Amino acid sequence: MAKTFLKPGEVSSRKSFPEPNSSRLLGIGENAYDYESTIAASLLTRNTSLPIHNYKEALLYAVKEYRTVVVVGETGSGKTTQIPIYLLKAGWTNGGKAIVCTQPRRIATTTVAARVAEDLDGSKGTLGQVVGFAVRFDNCWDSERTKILYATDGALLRMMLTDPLLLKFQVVMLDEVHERTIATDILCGLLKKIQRLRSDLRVIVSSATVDAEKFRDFFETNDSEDSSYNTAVILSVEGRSFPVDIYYTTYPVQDYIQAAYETTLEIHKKEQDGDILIFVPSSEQVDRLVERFQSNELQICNLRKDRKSLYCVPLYSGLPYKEQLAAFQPAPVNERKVVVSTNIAETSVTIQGIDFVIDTGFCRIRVYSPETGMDFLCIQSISRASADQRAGRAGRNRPGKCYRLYTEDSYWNLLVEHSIPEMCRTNLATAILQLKAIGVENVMNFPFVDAPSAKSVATAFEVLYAIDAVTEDGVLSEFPGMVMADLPMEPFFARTLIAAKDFECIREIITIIAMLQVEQVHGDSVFKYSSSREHKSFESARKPFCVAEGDLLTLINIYDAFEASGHSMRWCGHHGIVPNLMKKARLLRRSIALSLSNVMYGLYGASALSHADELLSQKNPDPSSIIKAILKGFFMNSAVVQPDGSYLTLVGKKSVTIHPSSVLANRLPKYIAYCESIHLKRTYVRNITVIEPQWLIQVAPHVFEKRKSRIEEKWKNLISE
DNA sequence: GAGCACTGC
Repeated sequence: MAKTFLKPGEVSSRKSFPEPNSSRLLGIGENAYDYESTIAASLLTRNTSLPIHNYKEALLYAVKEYRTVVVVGETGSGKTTQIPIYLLKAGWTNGGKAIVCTQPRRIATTTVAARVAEDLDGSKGTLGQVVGFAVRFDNCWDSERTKILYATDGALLRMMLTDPLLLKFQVVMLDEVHERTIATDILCGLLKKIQRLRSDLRVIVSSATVDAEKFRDFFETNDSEDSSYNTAVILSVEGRSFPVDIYYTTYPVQDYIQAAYETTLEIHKKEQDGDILIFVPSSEQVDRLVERFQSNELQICNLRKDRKSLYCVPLYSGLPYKEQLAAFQPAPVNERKVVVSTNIAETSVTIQGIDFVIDTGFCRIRVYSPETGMDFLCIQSISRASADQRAGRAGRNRPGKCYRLYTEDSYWNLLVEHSIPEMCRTNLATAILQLKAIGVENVMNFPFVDAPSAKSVATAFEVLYAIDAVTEDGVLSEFPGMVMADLPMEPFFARTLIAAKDFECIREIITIIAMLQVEQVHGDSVFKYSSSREHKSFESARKPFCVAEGDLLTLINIYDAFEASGHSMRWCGHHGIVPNLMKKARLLRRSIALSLSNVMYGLYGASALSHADELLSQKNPDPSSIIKAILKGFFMNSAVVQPDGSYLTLVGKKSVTIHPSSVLANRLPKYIAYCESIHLKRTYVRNITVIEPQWLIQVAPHVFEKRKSRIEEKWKNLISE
């Protein structure tokens, strides 16, 4: 197959394509801005200025003639909003079918849907009718009326549990495929399989230029030499970003924090107006650099004759929401804003007004080790694709500059072309459970875009077997396996939730899952104090709720106290608790209860609602019942204390340490179980509960009974040491 | 006394 690189507007076609218009017009960015609405221009102006308009005929032709169309182009082309509209107007939804367009993130899914609804009907009020969205626990669409559905990739995957051939849809568009999220990757494989059975289905994948051919070849089914039988084609659309000048260092830098600081001062001294965005790998380094700027503010404004000042704001996901907002506020007149950010600003959010990017060339990523079953967080060099994405952040409004704190030689020879896809660096238990539930019998034969290692697939099966999701032969069990796949949460929590029925503590387990979801972001808790930066305030705010059993029951206490206060804002304020997060937990509890009513009790509509309320009514179970239900999902994460205050996991014999934010950090109970572990300098465990060793044998005899005597012997030795 | 990148169901 020819591997020529196409210019914008070119299609590798068997027939001639309509010529695109040559004009290149400018307008508002395509990516929905997350923190406030920035729809400024009139819709008419915006739409006619989108580059994608020049390719409308070419696109419709390609979709008609080919089963798969790979649309390549930078952000800002308008493809996300316009392609579904073109297809709708061209009649692709006739016959009661719809178009679905996936996004990797919830916020983009809902905001894009709102914009397209407004585009079509002139009013956002129609969202949920012709145009709708589907994200977990929030469905805003109508299976009869909705013609364009925006969904998160994970939500579409979940729909395949009930509609494995996606018969509702005539066209499936996977957007941002180059991000290689695990859900998008799995959808690619599943769609390739569906295409064998449904010749009418059209697939559009939208990707960054660099890997378009990979996806075209992945979907191409023509084995013959005759390209007129090709089933997949690339359509290339230009973006609307501005040129960005790239600068490299002459020599490798020793200290990139120092280099970033100095480069910022140079820019401030010599360059015209425009804000600066600095990418560093970790939140810790963000804080360090911000502090450095803040303590030198006076000297910095003396750098310029006009004494223009410079102020610096941090940005990372763990930062309290209100503090994040400062990064998005436009800079005051005669001040220059410097945003120091982690990877969050690379794709997840867009900051307007950035003209200069400083790229350290590093990021922190999570890597799963199937050998140890542990997650590692390590700092790595970014990929060239990432570096280009970061640079592009400077060219959204006008031409910009990007300063790379590494040499050009490093860029070409040290950085890899693409980052490792999520599929190949995460625990696959959830993904494989889903594939099994959708009906993929032989996971090793699945058409992966990039296949994960056999070892990580094997480990995932072991994990699924341990929590009863699959049999010894790797076959999905009707119960609890299928039920776990149906529940919209990680399989370990699903297992716990199912067990909660037998232990009569559904209400409590739902509360724990909801609270953990809200607390998921590190450093972020329901308390307004950061557990790391304001540790003292954090601890004293949490103290009234703490119990000796550990973090999980402490979370129940916090939630129950919030309920008892009548969801009072004043109560939250008095206890240093963020009301919005508690509100979120409250909504999540109801959503989880509703899912459980649907999935486990087969209830829908009004009866599901009243059943959900019933599940959430007070039962006051024994604390040990709650912990046993937790153990049913997390017994693999049990550990015994060591003389030095660390712990040894009972399965796998790994050394772990209680994370300083845990209520058990200084108490060192003999036996614990934890919900989460992460390896930094040491392996930290979080969300911990105290357990009795005999409970392990009770909840997981298949793992602990056989080894009971041996393990007990070992424990005796460990404790007597 | 030491600390988690970013998503999603």
